[in-house]
Amino acid sequence: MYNIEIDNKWNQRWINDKRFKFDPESDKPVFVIDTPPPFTTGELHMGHVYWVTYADSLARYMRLKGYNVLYPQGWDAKGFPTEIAVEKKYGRSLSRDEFYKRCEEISSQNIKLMKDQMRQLGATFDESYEYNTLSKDYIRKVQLSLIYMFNKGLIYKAMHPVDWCPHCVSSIAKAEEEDLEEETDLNYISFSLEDNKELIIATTRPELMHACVAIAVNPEDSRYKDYIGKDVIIPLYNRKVKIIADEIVDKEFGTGAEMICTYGDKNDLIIVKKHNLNFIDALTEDGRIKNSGLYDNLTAQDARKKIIEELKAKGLLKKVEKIKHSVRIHDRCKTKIELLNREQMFIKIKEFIPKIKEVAASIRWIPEHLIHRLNNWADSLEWDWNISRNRIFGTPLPFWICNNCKNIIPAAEEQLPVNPIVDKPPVERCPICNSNDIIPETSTADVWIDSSITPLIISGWPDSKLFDRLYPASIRIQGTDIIRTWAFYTIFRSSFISGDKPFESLLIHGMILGPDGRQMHKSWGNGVYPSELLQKYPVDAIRLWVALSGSIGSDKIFSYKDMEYAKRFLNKLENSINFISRFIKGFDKDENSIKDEFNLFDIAILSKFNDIVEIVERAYDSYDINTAMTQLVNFYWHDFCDYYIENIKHRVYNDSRDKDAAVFTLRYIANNSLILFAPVIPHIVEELYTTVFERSVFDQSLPKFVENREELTYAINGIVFRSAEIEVPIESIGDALNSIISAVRQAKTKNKISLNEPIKSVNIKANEELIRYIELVKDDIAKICKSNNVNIEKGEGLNVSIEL
RNA sequence: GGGCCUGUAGUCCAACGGUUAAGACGCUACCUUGACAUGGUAGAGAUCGGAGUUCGACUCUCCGCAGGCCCACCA
Repeated sequence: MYNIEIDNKWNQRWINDKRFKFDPESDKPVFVIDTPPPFTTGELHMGHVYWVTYADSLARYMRLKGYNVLYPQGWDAKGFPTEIAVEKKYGRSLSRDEFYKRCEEISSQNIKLMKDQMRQLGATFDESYEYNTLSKDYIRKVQLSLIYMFNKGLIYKAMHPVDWCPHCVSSIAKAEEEDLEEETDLNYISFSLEDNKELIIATTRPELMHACVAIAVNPEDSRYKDYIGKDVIIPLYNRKVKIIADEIVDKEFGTGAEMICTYGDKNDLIIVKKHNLNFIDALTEDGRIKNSGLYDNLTAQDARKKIIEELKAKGLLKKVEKIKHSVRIHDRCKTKIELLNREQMFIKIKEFIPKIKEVAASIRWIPEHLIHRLNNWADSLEWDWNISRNRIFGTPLPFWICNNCKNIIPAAEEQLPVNPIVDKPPVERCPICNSNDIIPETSTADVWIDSSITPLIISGWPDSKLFDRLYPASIRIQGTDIIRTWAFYTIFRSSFISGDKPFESLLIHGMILGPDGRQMHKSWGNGVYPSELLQKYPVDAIRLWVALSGSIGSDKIFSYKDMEYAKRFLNKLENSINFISRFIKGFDKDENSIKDEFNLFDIAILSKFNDIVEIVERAYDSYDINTAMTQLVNFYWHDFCDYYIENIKHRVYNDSRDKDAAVFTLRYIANNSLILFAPVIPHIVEELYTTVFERSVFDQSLPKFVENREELTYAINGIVFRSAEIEVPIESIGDALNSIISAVRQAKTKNKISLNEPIKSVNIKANEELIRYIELVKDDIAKICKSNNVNIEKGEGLNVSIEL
């Protein structure tokens, strides 16, 4: 009985099995798989299960097909999850070195946990090609890639408004943001005009009033037409600002007059730039008020409370309205994002958008339509890629800055990996201005800088001789959620550096949703975890569930019902193979010696199987394990088990004249079905295969199908079985035979008797075309239906009745 | 507001423009037949609506309706 020991047994053996390793010496065609390096959180989630199943199944299939498969696995050990874990455990007061060490510790522990879970899923990645974004070698390559881009003029440092996370005290990229709907107060505040009139302004951010540099109204707004160009006085601060006109202002919102601060939001930014207004730095890096003179050092939250109290006391708060709006939050720590004007490192990406789209178009997207998401995202970018992060546990940007002329000085290649904070610059004086005031660039790189070169890394860039053979990767597998990040940045960086697309195909899977149809979320309690599933289900049930979970690219609601179905199929497979093995043990006749014994039942099922082999292999070849498994499972369960096996039982139990042909057919279909099942459900298949055939299924080659259907023939491994008497397609004969048997079963069911119950007679009326074939298997029909009396006569179409 | 995707039985999920629209879960009835009751047999049950292209539309086009995702906006 298939159980967890069997899973473990094979998983153990496979870890060191040479067959599953990439062979750099081999001249077989190569197949390279670029899988996501997961953040080292320590636990797999369902998304990992999804792509691990795809990656491993395709790796196993391509090996069976004769490819030399490179299936590495990487780990994104850096990045926020690790830092947050360390912060949680040790607080925020560790020294830089200490902090880095703790991060390393946690991530390496977590890698082990995750790797074990992946191995439990049967993943046959090759550990000698493992990579880790934390390793010296990886950092060296990332830094090399940055220096390459710098030398090509893509990297610059500039003062620029950047999205900023006050919790992480770091700038972040637009791609790291999420929306959050929240309720907030819209405060109506009285500003005074020169002639003692008042102007009411609605704002959700009163704490930024000190950074107010103008009041904007819509030029079409009749209420304020006369005010444009006039001064208005900011309450509490008693500072004058101008009223300006801009069509970006929505007349309907609040009072139609908008306070322009530097920078409360992007509208402010646009207006400030357009109208060339002053800049007032309103917030510190950790989100506290600065330059206000009244509320400095308070958090924005506290300052807001105080300022509202103050305004209320002075009677300047006219109204408070609850509104719902959405704010941008940092996807990792969920902190609200501020817009700050800071000096940051950037990579030029805007000007490469057309090129990125061109490279993307040269890649085969599966499913195709998801390329729109990338294009859509690319078109929406407003700024270059801000790559600096003020974090510790990241790849150091390999640059120094001349404090005199602001020239960027890259590290020398020999000194990589480098940390400018502790290492010396490659030159003592600035090559431009000759100053010796050279300071390190202290920020680290955005994590997507690390992971956007994985296709280069796995193919051995820049040192390996194999690079040209291994790059581009054959396939990249990833989820829809990281199209705008991983896919986008990889296409940009890897193609810029290599001059070629990073991968031939890009396979994108959807998200696995909770049983309630919503995204799985810890706080919603609708999460399903692989560790739980692995206790309840055989690994292969989980893998088969993934394969049967609909076409790639669309989201899938997790369902225990579907999981149960997958599990039951494994049971069916095991039982049927056990049954078959009773007859094929020791059976060694080849197709030649029995070719005249095949009857219509055999030829019909072999013909159908030929179709299935073709469908399944074509599906696998286009990386569609969903179609492959859907077709194969249905064929195996219903056509093969429910009909064929039942139909030939009488032949194999009794030593009939044509028993050998039936046994041969059982063996042929069982053997080749197992081979086709092996990539997706390897554990149970290998267990059954080694038991029955006494060799590994992974040493077999794929079954071949007959492509030429012009003649009415059936062929097995090149030997043609020709039945001169068959003049209509064998499929329609097979269907007719099954209809007869189905009709008899139906009649027995209606009469509430067992299918095993003998009956007096079966009466078949069939048209001329069919009747001669039915005659050929009259004895079979009699035995299958348990009747000594099968009467066949001419009639219209096909009509079956029985007598009890 | 822009873009993309999806609408098939109570539910999930298939179907090169061409038989009687496949399979699963659930439901009903029957069958403890010498692989399997985690099984078998049978039954009821579906193409979102409207136009159009076509000899023929689940499939292609347009419109509408309903969901989902991405993006923009949100003072």
